Amino acid sequence: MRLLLLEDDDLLAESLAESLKDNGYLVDVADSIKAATSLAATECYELAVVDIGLPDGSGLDLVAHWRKQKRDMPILILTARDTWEDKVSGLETGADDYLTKPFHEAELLARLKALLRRRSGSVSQILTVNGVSLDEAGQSVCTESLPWCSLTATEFRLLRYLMHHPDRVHSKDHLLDQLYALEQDAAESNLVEVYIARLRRYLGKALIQTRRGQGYLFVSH
Amino acid sequence: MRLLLLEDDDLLAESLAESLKDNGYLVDVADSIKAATSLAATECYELAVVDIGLPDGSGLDLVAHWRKQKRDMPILILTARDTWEDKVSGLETGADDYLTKPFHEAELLARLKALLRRRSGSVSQILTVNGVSLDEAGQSVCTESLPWCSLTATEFRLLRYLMHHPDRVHSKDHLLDQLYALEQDAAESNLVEVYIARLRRYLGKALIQTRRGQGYLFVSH
DNA sequence: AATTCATCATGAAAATCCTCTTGGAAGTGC
DNA sequence: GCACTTCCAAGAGGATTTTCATGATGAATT
Repeated sequence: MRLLLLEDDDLLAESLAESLKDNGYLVDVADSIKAATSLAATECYELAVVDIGLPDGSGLDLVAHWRKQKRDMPILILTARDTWEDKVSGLETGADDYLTKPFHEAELLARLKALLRRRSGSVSQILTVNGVSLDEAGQSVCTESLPWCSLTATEFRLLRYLMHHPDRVHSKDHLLDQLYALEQDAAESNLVEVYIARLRRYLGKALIQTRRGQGYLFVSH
Repeated sequence: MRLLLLEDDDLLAESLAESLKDNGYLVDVADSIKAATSLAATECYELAVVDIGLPDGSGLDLVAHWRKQKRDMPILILTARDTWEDKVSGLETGADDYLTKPFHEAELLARLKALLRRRSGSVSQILTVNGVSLDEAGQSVCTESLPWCSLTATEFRLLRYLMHHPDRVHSKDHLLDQLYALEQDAAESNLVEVYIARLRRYLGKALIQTRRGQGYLFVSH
């Protein structure tokens, strides 16, 4: 689960990032609006935690900006100010939740979890690429030849990542990182090969190509 | 059926919450706009009862705010003021119904029921999915092989939620949230497993699938 | 073209972890 | 107090994940 943390207080950022990682998130930290914008331009985050008071502007502006761009990931705002007006303006800008400093990490974690949960309650999203339809809510796939097939958790994570980033070669290391956010080594393992093989068993061999020495890619046409 | 009650008069809140719970609602109580905002940010309510006069603002602002966020649960407004202007402004803000204090609990209950019925669009109180019919009024189910079977309250809540959101994987955490109001923290418990097992005993094993590590889903076909 | 070597594919066994089941304790309402 | 519901805990069972061994494939070099 990719998460963008925008927080300019180094100490706080460090500590938060640490505990978020411990809880299975893949965390990228930005310390300015500029940095956050540039990160968000290239990566696709499923969740954002944004501090309001930043050196180069207000986090609220960034939120508004993202929403204008139709980025719809859940956003949680952090702020020292605890006034009702701030809350309203934060939520009206498009943030989904609000937490005032100081707070307990446990509460942040609980709220992030809740946000993701709520998200999953919305209209079921079905991603279709090259004849393969991935049902996020039902954790299943179907193709023309395969009317319905449920996947295990790991199979689903891998396929989901590949289909969200089609036509790009992903190295085995990179895919391992996607599958196991918090684990460390995992270098000497052929897990990616094993799971690619399983996916191909469901989907056929054409959709996921091997680039020898480079990695794998999901072809979109 | 999750319901958020926003009422700052402790006594009234207590008593209302009690009778709402007796009528099958899962009630969370908030005593300020701030508290309500914070609850609503993390939980998904299917119904809200909002008092207008609150310590930190008007309930109407909160209603307007929710509607701006595209939250579409039915909202019933409570108020001591019985002027025509208030009614108009309440309904225009996005509330669905209006009740002036003092009122009889029975009337509140009746109006809530009406709101839910209107929402669901269906006059019938029987939900049928994949051969299973759930009788909301009688708290019972029937299938082809099982002409009639009454469920306990918890069994019913769980099955109702699953049948209202079929073909989606619901994590155990999420289901626990649906079964119990916020106060208790039954995180480490196997209650969901236990109740799923009971439902399967009634309905057979095919209807409720397990996604190991992910959750459960009710299949609609 | 043949050889070599690194990389990849695959089936099956092993290990791990989640889920199911069960019986009884604790709580509730009549 | 009795019947019923809800909750809890522990062991059995089973699905998923991981590892391992072996064979296949492809690129590079001779």
